[in-house]
Amino acid sequence: MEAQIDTILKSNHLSVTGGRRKILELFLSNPGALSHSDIEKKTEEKFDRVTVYRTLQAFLEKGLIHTIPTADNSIRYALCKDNCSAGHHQDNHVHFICSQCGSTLCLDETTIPSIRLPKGFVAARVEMVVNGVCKNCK
Amino acid sequence: MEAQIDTILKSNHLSVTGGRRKILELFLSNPGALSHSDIEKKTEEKFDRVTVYRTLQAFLEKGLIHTIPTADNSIRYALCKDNCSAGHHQDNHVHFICSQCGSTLCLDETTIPSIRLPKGFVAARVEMVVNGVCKNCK
DNA sequence: ATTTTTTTTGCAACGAAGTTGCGTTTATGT
DNA sequence: ACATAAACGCAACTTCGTTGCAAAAAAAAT
Repeated sequence: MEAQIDTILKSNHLSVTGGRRKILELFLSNPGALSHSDIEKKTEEKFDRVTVYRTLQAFLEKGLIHTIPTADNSIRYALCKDNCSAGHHQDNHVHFICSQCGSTLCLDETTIPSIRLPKGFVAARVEMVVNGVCKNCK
Repeated sequence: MEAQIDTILKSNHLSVTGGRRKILELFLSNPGALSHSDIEKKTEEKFDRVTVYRTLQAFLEKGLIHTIPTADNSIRYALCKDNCSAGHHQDNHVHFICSQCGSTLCLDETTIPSIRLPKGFVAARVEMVVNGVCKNCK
């Protein structure tokens, strides 16, 4: 596990530091997406707020994580299978937000159906977010 | 136009005030979605920030506008055809965010396809957001 | 049309969220 | 082990959003 984390960081051209190790570990051990405040809580405020912000930004830039659009104002970050291994950013799967437990999940097996846009529109990325009740909360 | 605005407000059980008239007018004359800061700019800060927040909240509650999920941190509000006329909230259409001009549009004719969720998951609301280049910017 | 009641507004104060600059510390490559 | 480069923590600051309250405006009632 330890070794795996360092390998992921290095292969993404990220320096290996305590904060990044810990935050990446959180993503790996968590089934769903994490918000900034989730991370602060789970690390017991061991790291400065700014460090967490900058770490997330670094992970984003390297394509390790991606953001999930939400209707409320919270940015959620998720580490998806594709991104961990390969460097390319390909996450055309559906995201699920549970209104009960609040967790955000990547439904890796549920792919986004292709849609027909009006004439003149060109799609670069399509996001699909489902709100509802998850498996565990039903 | 003036009369139309007042009618919409009244039929949604909203008091007719200067601020609400102006903000509703903005939504009607704008093709896409507006953020809070968009509104502040376009009204030239004529109204207090708090008033704008409360107006948007009131419009939301009455179903006049709805929010559009975005991956960045900005809440965008849009007034859609269905909501203006009828009171019921029905927006199962796709939203489009142009990476060029930044405008957010409701693709009213493009409906969200139904998907098959994994066992145990129950959907309450589905959102679909397309990022790309819009008709005008191509 | 005037008064009463209800709603909305602006102000001030506050709290949360996110950013920037800078000196210090830590990691990396040779 | 050392020089270089990157990341960290701190402080200060901006932006965003909320709440309470008194004044003003709109709606309802007389």
